[in-house]
Amino acid sequence: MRSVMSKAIFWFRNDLRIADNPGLFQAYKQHSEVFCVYILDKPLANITRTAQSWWLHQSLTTLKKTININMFVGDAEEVLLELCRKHDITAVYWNRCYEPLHIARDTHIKQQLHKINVQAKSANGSLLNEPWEVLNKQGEFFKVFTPYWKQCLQQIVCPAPFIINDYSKFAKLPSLCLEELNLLPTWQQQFTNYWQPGEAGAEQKLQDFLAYKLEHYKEGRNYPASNFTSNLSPHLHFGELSPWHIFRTVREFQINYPAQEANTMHFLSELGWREFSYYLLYHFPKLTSANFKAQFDNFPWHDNDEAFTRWKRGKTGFPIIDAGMRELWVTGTMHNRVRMIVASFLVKDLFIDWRRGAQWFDETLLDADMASNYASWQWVAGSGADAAPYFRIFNPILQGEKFDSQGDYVKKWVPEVAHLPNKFIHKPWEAPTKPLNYYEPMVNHDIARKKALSYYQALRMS
DNA sequence: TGAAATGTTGGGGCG
DNA sequence: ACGCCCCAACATTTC
Repeated sequence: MRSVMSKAIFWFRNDLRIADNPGLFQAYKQHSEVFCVYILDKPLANITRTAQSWWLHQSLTTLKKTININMFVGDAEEVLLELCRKHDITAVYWNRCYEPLHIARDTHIKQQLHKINVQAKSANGSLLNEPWEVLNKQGEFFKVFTPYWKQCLQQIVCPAPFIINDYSKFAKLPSLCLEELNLLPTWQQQFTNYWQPGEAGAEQKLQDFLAYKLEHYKEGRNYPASNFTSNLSPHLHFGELSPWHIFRTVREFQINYPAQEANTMHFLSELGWREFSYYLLYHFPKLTSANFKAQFDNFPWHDNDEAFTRWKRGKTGFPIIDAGMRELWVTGTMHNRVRMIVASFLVKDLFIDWRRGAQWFDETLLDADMASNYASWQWVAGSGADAAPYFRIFNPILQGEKFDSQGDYVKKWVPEVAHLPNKFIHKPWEAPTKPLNYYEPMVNHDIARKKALSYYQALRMS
């Protein structure tokens, strides 16, 4: 099928980059003409009306400036089959997705393409290790992170970067313009103040991280008012840079600065948690709906819409919680430490089902990633693989005092408490004069904690 | 990647 | 000088 004059399709999905893109590179190497397509796949298009639809629009806009991308809306299978028939395509290339519905769709499309004598070639463009290639000595999948990641580090084979420097093969087709995908931002226009979607923005973030942040990473990453996290996650989600590129770059940094080993290894292990999440989703496809630990099936979740709304809107009366939820709404992200605190609060102070929290994050996070999001919620809830034990309950006041001792983070997002002395900034209800325009704490944390522990005790008995 | 409850130790005030 | 108490500081256990 390697004819000199053959035409191929490269199907862009969550790999919106040119550099180090194995599927795109193979199509480019083996064919004389390549049609890049992006399909807003109607049966799976759960991205519209979320924060990510804004990012997708921006990212595609940027990518289109470099190479021709042909836009389509519809059923991916129908779109691809029709294009193949119309334009005498010999092969379709893509990089693999790992969400259960995507796997099913792609497998099916592969079969349909074969039926009309079109090759379908998938590559790994998103993960350092394929989920099915990392198994323990019993031949089962790992359920604990540390041995999993140790094994990964041993078996990672880092390919040389795939480089394309001639874009003339990427041809145009009759197709929609980007605006016709209707990827309109649904609420905030402020994302643009915080983010630069696209490959260049991603590379910039990576370089900034190496230059200014990595040397403080292990400790600094815990403090939401400081700026020592990479903020690469939305770029990674959309595949604007490859995990190998990060891996190679960070490894090289480590060779140049051996004293930075603790920081570099810690950062790489965060990449490892991303891998582990995909891995868990692959081996436990019900991750988004079912407790990994089945005993949580009997947890008496509270179906409290009013409490849920207060949490979503940042009106709980706990400054660190409200700061996080407001940061999320405005910027499309939330500092990782604060994500753990707000998630713990939803599950263990309000007793609201972790699935509802995860769904809200799906809608509002620019980096929302089915695997990482749901694996992390189950981790916090205690129902997940290698999860935090349920009795590890975050105290929102103490966490605030520990990790935002000067209240800098809280003041930025909760101006109602900004005038209070530090002593009261994480518990304004104890201040001699309470702020007038702020909320009463919606629960008593000490009581909620005891209740959580009793629920948990009951689970263990049942 | 927790925090409360409980246990232990040792210095200092004081009769 | 001694025993007693208090309690801060740290360690361990428990959820």
